[in-house]
Amino acid sequence: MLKYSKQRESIKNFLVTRYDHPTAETVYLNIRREFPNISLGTVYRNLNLLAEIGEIQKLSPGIGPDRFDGNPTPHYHFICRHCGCVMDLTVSGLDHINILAGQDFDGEIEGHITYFYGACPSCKASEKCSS
Amino acid sequence: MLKYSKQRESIKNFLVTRYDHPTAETVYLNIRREFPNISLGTVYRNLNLLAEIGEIQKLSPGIGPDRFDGNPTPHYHFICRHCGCVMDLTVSGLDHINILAGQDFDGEIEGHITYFYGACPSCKASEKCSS
DNA sequence: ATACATGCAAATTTTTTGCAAGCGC
DNA sequence: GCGCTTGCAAAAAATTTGCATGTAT
Repeated sequence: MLKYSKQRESIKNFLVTRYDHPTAETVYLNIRREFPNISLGTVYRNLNLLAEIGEIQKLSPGIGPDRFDGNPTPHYHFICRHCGCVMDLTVSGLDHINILAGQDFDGEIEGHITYFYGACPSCKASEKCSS
Repeated sequence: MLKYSKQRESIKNFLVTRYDHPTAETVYLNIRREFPNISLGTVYRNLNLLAEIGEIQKLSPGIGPDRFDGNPTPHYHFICRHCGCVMDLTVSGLDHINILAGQDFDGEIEGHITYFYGACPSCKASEKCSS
């Protein structure tokens, strides 16, 4: 059975306050302010555990390390190929994506993660300046 | 400028014959049959290069290492949470996904990768047996 | 001849794990 | 007290990089 841990609670609480999808390292650095002795291993263990029980989302954007999202609700993400930032993306009209996918698939689809790639607003802007 | 290399050609050719989205390690092991002295570093360099120029796709399913897809055409993937296998998934009606995403986003969307997660047919079958 | 590509090995980066001690229930 | 959790350190896994040499153009 799952037992309460203040470290895990703190990690969860930290994540829901952040909208930039921090890496495990960033979580570690921040939680350390409250728990100076917490270890990176514990952070990883709890992040993976929270993702498994569905309280957070683990993102693997392919650029840099994995990231974690305190919002477990299905939604979309944008990954900037230039600076590697990860942002939420509101895409209307895609809620039917699961239903569509299940139609001709013999397995069992539990969920999906969509990453959009490109240049984020600020990288797009600085490109213009340099050209 | 890009120069021809028989190693790179072989890697590309190998990838287009495989539909299981092999890892860099698997590519390495197979290319070694033709080029016994090829190094894993060269395989990684060429896989990344081919992905950058758009001849292949790099996939980061979040379970296990990155995988590579010899088919650069946009399409969907299914990742089995049980065995980690990666399969192509035909989902009709999702071609409008880029247009939708671009509508309220100030950056520049170049493409997207969607991963569906769940139990693959064979893992789904063996679950039934053990219960 | 020049510049890109390779092989090799070492280094980095990212993540996981073993274990003794601590803590929630 | 039992069993999950932690901190610490070491290890493992995955990927990148430096450099001398090789090769395409």
